[in-house]
Amino acid sequence: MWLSRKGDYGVRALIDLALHDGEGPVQRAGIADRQEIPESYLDHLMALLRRGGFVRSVRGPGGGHLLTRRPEEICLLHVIETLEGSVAPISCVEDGEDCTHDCGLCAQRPVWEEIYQDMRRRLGAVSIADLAERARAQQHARAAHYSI
Amino acid sequence: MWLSRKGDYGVRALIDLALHDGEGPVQRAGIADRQEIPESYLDHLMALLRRGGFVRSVRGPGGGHLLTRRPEEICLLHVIETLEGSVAPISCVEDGEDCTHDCGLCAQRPVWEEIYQDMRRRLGAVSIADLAERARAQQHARAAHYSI
DNA sequence: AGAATGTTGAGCAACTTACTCGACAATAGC
DNA sequence: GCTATTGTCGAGTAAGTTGCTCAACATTCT
Repeated sequence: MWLSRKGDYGVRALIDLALHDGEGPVQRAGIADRQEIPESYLDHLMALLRRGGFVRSVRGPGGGHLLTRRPEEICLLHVIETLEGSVAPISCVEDGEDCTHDCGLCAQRPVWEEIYQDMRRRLGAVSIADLAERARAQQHARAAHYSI
Repeated sequence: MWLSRKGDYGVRALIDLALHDGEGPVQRAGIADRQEIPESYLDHLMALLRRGGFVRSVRGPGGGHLLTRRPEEICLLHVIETLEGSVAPISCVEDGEDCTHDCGLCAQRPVWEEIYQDMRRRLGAVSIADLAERARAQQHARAAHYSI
């Protein structure tokens, strides 16, 4: 279980913003509440996301957070790398770097490299819009369930 | 970088045993030396591998460690799961379990599930024999390099 | 009996995670 | 200009994890 709270919560926050896209700034308390994220912890994640260029913020009355790009343009790979750092299983598979020093890991390297490329491909093929769509469908299913 | 020393070192130890398959018990000091693993730490990893059923040990003069199965029969997925525990990115993708409680992670779950299945497929397709072969080729390449 | 091997529990230092707290900054409205 | 309403951020904390080490012990062969 290596996806940390950081990664999970950060993506949830962006999904929440995507669900409210076009509605003006979304307050941090609202995000925290809906996504079940401790507010003070969320603050630090929002700082990462802001520095990563995914969100921008407005302080003061009527303030909150907004996406800087359309949800379709925000790829999950970049988000996860911003929040978690590299998802490479081992460091020597990053940037297809040619490692010049032999070590005991070399025999395993091709396996981890393929796994890393698979992950990048999968994460790169998903946008925050896709996830927001799924979250929306999930909400509708939940609502339908309660109204029967 | 989520493959820990445990995973890496444990696989190296098995590769070392595969390289010496058929030569009688391999001593812990030899494995530690060749694979650049601290001996006392290796002891704990060998305990995991023994409990996982991959190796058996002989104490006393002439003692050491041996594989319990042919290298071809030892699949990397099982080894890694023994050493690292599950490699699932998130717990709710394990055993294809149907999660009944909605949470903020659900929207992301299909992505992580595919990634997990990719990993299992890749790791399951590789045996310790494959890795030993690669390690052997690496050794030959190294020897050839020095003899020019 | 002694040397040569492996085994294991406990402990340690350093590091990481998942937060919290409180002070501060920016902004709108009156 | 003051107040309320928002966000920001550095420092700190508790708990947990990682990567080991140490020492005592157990087994086995000569």
